[in-house]
Amino acid sequence: METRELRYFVAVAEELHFGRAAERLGIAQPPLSRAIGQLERRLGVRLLERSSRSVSLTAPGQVLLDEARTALDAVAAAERRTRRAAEAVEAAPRLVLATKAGAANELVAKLLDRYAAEPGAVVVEVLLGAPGDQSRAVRDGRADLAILHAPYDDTSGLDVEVLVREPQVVLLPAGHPATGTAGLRGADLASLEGLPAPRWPDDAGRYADGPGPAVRDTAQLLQLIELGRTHLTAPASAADHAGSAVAAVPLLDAPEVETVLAWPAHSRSHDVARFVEVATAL
Amino acid sequence: METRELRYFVAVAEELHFGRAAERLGIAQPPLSRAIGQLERRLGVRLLERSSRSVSLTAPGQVLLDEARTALDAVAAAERRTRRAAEAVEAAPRLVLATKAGAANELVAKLLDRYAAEPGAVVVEVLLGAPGDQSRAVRDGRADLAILHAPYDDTSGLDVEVLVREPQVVLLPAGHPATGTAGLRGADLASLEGLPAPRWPDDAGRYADGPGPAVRDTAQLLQLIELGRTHLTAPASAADHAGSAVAAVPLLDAPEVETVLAWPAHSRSHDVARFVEVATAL
DNA sequence: TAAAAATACTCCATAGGTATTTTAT
DNA sequence: ATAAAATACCTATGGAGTATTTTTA
Repeated sequence: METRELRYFVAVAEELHFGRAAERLGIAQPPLSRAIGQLERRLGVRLLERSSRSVSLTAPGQVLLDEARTALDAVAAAERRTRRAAEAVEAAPRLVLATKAGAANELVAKLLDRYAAEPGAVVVEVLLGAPGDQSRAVRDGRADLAILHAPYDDTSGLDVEVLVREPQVVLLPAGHPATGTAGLRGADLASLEGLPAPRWPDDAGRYADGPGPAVRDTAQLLQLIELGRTHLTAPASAADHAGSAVAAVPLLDAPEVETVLAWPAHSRSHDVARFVEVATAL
Repeated sequence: METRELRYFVAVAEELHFGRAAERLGIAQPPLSRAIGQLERRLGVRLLERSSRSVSLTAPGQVLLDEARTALDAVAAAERRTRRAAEAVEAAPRLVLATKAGAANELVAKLLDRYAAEPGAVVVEVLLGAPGDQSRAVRDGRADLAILHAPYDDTSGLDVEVLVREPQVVLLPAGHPATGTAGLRGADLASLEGLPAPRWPDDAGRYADGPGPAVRDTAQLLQLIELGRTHLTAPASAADHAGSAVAAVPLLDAPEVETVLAWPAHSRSHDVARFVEVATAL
């Protein structure tokens, strides 16, 4: 299988529409239909069930969608890391750390400071991405390291080092009735009066339908909490950055959140190893 | 980058010779030269240093070799797992467990028995491969699970469950002078009189030069030990299967060997999960 | 009947082959 | 002097485009 075929298949499997997928790929619809048909014929497997009104994935198609995404990430990583290695020959080598705004800020700042103080430390570039994109960034080679939060982010296939473990709290507008209680349970969240959960964009930047407000970053979200429009489940330390208009209530039955440093499993970079070493000593 | 380009590059990087690489790929030399040149031009990176007498990898070329191998494994896995998923729709689903002959035999036998006794257990096919190939088999989709030995096998990027942990011993012909000692150290091994370490084949099935005997499997190796031709470092339990003509001496400064069950990090297979569950309960 | 996938056909980009030249040891 | 990679040139496979037909909700 060629990566072109995988890219085409992923586009169709995600759009579930040959026309839209072709547009996204920048080609016409007929060659896309042919390419998918050819892929199915060569594999000897029906990947998509199509009628003139709808396209849907078969079970093997779902498997290929998962596998193709990781394979394409691996190919993208190969290309990026090769380019980076070439730059490193001329320019000074550097590290890219993927994290999200507002997450474990002090911790990351301290980590960067400590690392910078090490002899032989290289420049660390911070890649601020949308929540959930950090894991992907490490997998497809955009970043060398990432700050992730288990169990929310997918750490499978990556090497990780746990930095901190903390209980979760629910952030609510100060004065909300639930503020008085000793703690909430997961089941209570759906019924918080007038505070539907926020909606985050998916990979394509689109929002699913629902009652909660659409948010794009943490600052926006905190403001919406202050305004009494939504609530947020977050690590306890997140409450430190919120103003006095936001109250934190312990979430009793939620697992603890682990803030972890993650990097590609097969990394042979000395700079990554040094950075992890510093993080471990924190 | 297309997988064809990656396959071509890996062939040249491994052979370090355009002619031989082309032969291995089943194409002529000139198109291969052009393909690599084109890849270098598109990446804007010099991957190989060539003269008319030798070809060698640049630093970025070494990076791409590593990355391309994992990417190609991921693509191969995508293809195999899709085909398997299609078969599973018609035929009964099955699991493939990769292990090596003679390694943790009783343990694996017990595990297979216990699993088979579970309600809903599927057929488990055992894939016996050359030592070191088990890890690869899980990565490229030939196997769903593998029995690996840390720190010898590469478990990075896989999910693992430790089955047993045991100290290492050195297997020697009974009656060898070192048999009398309380234990050996790693440094002693090189100087075991008349017992050079065995040589295993590499990925391509070729043997490196050296004094020790060339071996292909464990049975062969045990016989060579009995004959007083070589020695072997192995987990303590390996001594159980050797005859009385083989003696075991503790290896004092070696780390313990972990026999682990490994599977692809992102596995969503219910059957794999069930098998791991049984293994955990052992 | 209408939206969408499949087919028919045409074209051209490029992978691959053979013959030859260049290069470095 | 020679082994080996690069270049020149040719062929043909197959990927992509436009126009059209088929399908089914």
